Amino acid sequence: MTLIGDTAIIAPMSKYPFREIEQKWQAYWETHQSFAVTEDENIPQEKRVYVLDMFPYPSGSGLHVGHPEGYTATDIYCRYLRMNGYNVLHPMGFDSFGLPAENYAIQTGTHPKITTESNIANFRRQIKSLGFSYDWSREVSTHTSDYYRWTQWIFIQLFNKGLAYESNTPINWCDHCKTGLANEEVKEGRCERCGTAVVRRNIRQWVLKITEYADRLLEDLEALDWPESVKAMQRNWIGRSEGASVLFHIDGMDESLEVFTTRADTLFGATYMVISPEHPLVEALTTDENRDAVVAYLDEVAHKSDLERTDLAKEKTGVFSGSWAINPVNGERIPIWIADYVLISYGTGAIMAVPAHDERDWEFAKKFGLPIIEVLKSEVDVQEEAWTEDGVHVNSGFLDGLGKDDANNAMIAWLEERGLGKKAINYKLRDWIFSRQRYWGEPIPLVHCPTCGTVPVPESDLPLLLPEVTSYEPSGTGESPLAKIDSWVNTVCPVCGGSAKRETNTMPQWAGSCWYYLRYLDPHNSEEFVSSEKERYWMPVDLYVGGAEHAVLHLLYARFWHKVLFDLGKVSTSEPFTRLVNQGMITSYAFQRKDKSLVPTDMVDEIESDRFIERETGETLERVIAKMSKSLKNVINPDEIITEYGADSMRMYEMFMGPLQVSKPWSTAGLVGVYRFLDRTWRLFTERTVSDQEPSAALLKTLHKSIKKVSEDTASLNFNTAIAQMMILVNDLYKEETLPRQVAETLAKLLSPYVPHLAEELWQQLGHTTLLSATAWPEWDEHLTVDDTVTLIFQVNGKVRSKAEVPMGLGKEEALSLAKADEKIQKWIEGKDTVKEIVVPDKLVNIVVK
RNA sequence: GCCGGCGUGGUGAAAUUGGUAGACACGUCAGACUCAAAAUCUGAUGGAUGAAUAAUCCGUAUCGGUUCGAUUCCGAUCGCCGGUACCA
Repeated sequence: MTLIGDTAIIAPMSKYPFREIEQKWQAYWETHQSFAVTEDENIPQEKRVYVLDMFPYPSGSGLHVGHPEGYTATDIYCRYLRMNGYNVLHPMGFDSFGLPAENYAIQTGTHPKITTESNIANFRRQIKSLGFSYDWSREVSTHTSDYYRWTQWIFIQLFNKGLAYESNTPINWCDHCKTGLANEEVKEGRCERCGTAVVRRNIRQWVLKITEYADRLLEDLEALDWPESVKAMQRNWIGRSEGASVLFHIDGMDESLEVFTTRADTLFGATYMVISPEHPLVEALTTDENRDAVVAYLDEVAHKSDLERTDLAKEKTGVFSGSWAINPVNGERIPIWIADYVLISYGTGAIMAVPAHDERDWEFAKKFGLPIIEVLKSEVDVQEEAWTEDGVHVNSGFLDGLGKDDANNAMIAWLEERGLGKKAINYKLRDWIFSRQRYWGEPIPLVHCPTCGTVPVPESDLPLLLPEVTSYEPSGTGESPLAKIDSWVNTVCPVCGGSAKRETNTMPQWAGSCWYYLRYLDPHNSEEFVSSEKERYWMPVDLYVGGAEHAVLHLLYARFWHKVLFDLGKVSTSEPFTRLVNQGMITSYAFQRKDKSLVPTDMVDEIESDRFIERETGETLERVIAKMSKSLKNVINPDEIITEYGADSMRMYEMFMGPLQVSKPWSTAGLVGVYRFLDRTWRLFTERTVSDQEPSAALLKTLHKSIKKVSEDTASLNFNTAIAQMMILVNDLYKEETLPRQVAETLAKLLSPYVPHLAEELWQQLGHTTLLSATAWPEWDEHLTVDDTVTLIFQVNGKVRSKAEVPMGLGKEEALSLAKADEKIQKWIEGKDTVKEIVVPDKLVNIVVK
C-alpha cells in the first residue's frame, strides 16, 4: 500500500484487544479513584513528590500530539515513583480565560463560558483517554469564580503592597486584538498571538512592579535545575547591566540631563547627546528657532509603528533641539539632538554619544556631520568606521594609557568625587503591563472613588463576578466591554460609601497561570487560597514539564508572583519550580519543491520507498521536517491514533521517538513498530504457557539487566532507551519455549508505567486481584547484571584487529599474552618493535608498534 | 550581531570519568507459513573493493590539535533550530 506522506492511518490487523482493555481499566481507575492522593503525614518529607504539567489552554481544536508528550513523560515518572513508595501529587487543570473563546463569542454571540466549558469537556475526555494517573479531584479551571476569586485576592495583596500602579505611558497596542500587550507578548514588533504589528498608544494601564524583583529573579536562577537555555533567556530578558549614571548640565539653563552608560570611560569621546522623542525635557530643550523642525520630527516619529521604528535601523533620523550640554569631564559644549534611535523605555531615555566607538552613534554622527573623536587606540580610522573593540585610552586626559576596566573605575571615581555621576545598574526588564481591555478575564477588583482614590474591593466581597454583557465587542478606545455596563460600573466606595466607579479592565491570561500550581494543593478551600499546612506538605514543585514557549512569559511571571507571596509569608519557598524540563516539539514531515515551497501532504505520492512526487506536476519532492500545520495537512490528531492503535501505543511511541527534550518528527510507521511490540507482548502472555520453572541463566541475566536499565532510565527520564531494553527482553522471551512466571510478572511491572492498561490486564491474567499500579517496583540483583565473559578487543596502533571472548576480570598479564598469542595480532606486529602496551581490563589490549 | 542548543546509516535514534560506532525500532532484502496475499515468525542489512559469513580501506558536518586510542576533550570553519536586538 502507498503510504501517503506517511500520515495515512493503516488499520492494524489486531490480535491485541486494546480498545476493551483500555476502556476497562480507565473505568476501573475512575470508579476507584485509584490516583487520588492525600497529605499522609506518615510519609517522610523526602518521599513526597510534586510532579506538574503545564496545564493547557482548552482550544476549540482539541488536544494536539504535543500535549500527550509531556503528559506521558510525567505520568510514567509518577507511576514509577508511586511503585517505589512515593506519595505523588500529580494534578491537571485548564488555563481557561483567553482571547480565542472571546473572539468566537464576538463572531457567533455564544458566551465564552459555554465555548470554554465545552472545550474543557473535550480536553478532559481526550486527556482521560490516554490513561494518565491524575488526581482528578484536584482539577481547577482558571475561569471559574471559585478560582478567580483567589486570583483577585492575590492581585489585592500586590496592590496593597504597592506593587500595582496606574500608568499612562505609551504601551504596545494590538489593533487586531484591541488590547494593550505586555512587552513579553511582543515578538519582533508584532503581537505574539495574531502577528499584527503593534503600535504605541497612550492608554491608562495597570502595571505590576516586576522590576522591583529584577535582582532576585536574576540571582535565584542560579540554584534552579532548569535548562540552560531557559535560564539564559530569562537572564537576557531581565538584562541587567552595570554602568554609571552621569549628569550633563545644560548650557544656560538650570537643568541637567541624566544618562546611563556602560562606558563612562569613553566620556572624553562624547561629542553630542541624544534624547528620545518622548523624553520629558524635549519641550524645555527646544529653542524657538528649532521649534518647527522639532515639532515636524515628533509628528513623523509619532506616526511610525514600533516595527517601523526598529526595522528602519539602517537609516538614522533626528533633529537638533537647539540646546547644548556641557561635557562634565572637559567642559566642552556639545549639542543635544532628538532622535528615535534612543528609546524612552530604556535607561533614562537619554544618552551621551561616543561616535568613534559605537556603531549607532557613528552612523548618526556621519549623517548629521557631528565630530568623531577617537578615545580608544583603534586599529581603524574612526572617521571611516567605528572601532568597537577594546583599546588603550587616548585623548582622554587622566585616563590615557589605561585599559577599559581601570579607566572605567577611574572615571566613575572621578565623577563621584564631583557629584557628577555614580555607579548605576540598569535593567532591560520593564514593569508588567497587566490590564487588558477585553471581556473574558478576571475583573480587576478595584474601585475608583472621587474622595478616597483607588481602593480595593473588600476581600469578603470576592469574587468580583464577571458580569453578563450584551456585546463582547471591544470598544477599541481602550475601554473593555465592561465599561458599557452602567449598572456594574457604578457602585459605592467600600471605604466612604459614596458613589464610585469600578475598574473595567480585566487581567491578562497569564494571571491565572501564575499560581495554579498552588491551588492544586488545596482546590476546594473556601477560606484561603491554599492552607499553609498543605502548601508546606508539597511545595516546591519537584518536576515541572512543559513547552519552551513559556520560557520567559509564564515562568517569569509565576516566579514573580511566587516571590511576592513568599515575602508576604503566604508560601514557604522563594522559588516555585525546582526542576524544569522542556519537552521537544513534535514536528511532522513536509514535502518541498526545488524552489523551497511546501506542498500539502495530501497532494503528494510516494512512488517508491523514500521517493516523493507532487501528484499534479510529477515534480520530485524532498522530504523535510516542518511544524505541523493545517495548511500542510500534516497535523496528527490524537483521537484518531488512539482509535486505531490505542492509548498505550500512542504513549509508548511518543516516548520511544527519541529523548524527551529534543524535537522529533512524527512518523506513523514508527508508531506501528511500537504497536507491533505491544501486540507481540500480548501474544507472549496469551499464547504461551506460564510456567513455574526457574528461568534459564541467560534469561535471568537479561531480566536483571532489564530491571536495572528500565529503573535507571525511567528515573532519569530516558524513556526511549528504557523501552529499547524492554524490547530486548521480549525478543529474548520469544526464543524460549515457555514463559516463566517470575519473568512474566517482572515484565508486567516494568511495562506498567509506560503502557498501564496493557500491563494491568496482563497482571490480572496472571491471576492477581490487586492493582499492578499499586504493586512494588521490582529490584535487581547486581551480580546477575554482570556477564561472566566479555569480548576483549585486541588493537594494534589503536585499530581493532582481533577480539576474543574471555572470562570477566581477567588479569592484565593474561590479557596481554592472549593478545600476543592471537594469530591476527601476530601478523600485525610481526617484525616490528613494540613501543608500548596498554591493557584496559575487561575492555581492550592495545599494542603500539613501529 | 549577540545568547543558548544541535549536526552520527536510507529513516527515528543508541553509545560520554576518552576504549568494539550504529543498541532498539522503521524501511529494505531473503527464507518459513499460505493455493495466494496480508498478518506472523526467523535471518541479513553503515559505505567501498570482493564470490565471500575471508581480507583491506573509508566512515559520527568540515579542517586541524591533544592522545596508544576521539562521536566523546581543545581550536577554527560551515550549516540548522530556538531566543533576542538601535538596550547606550
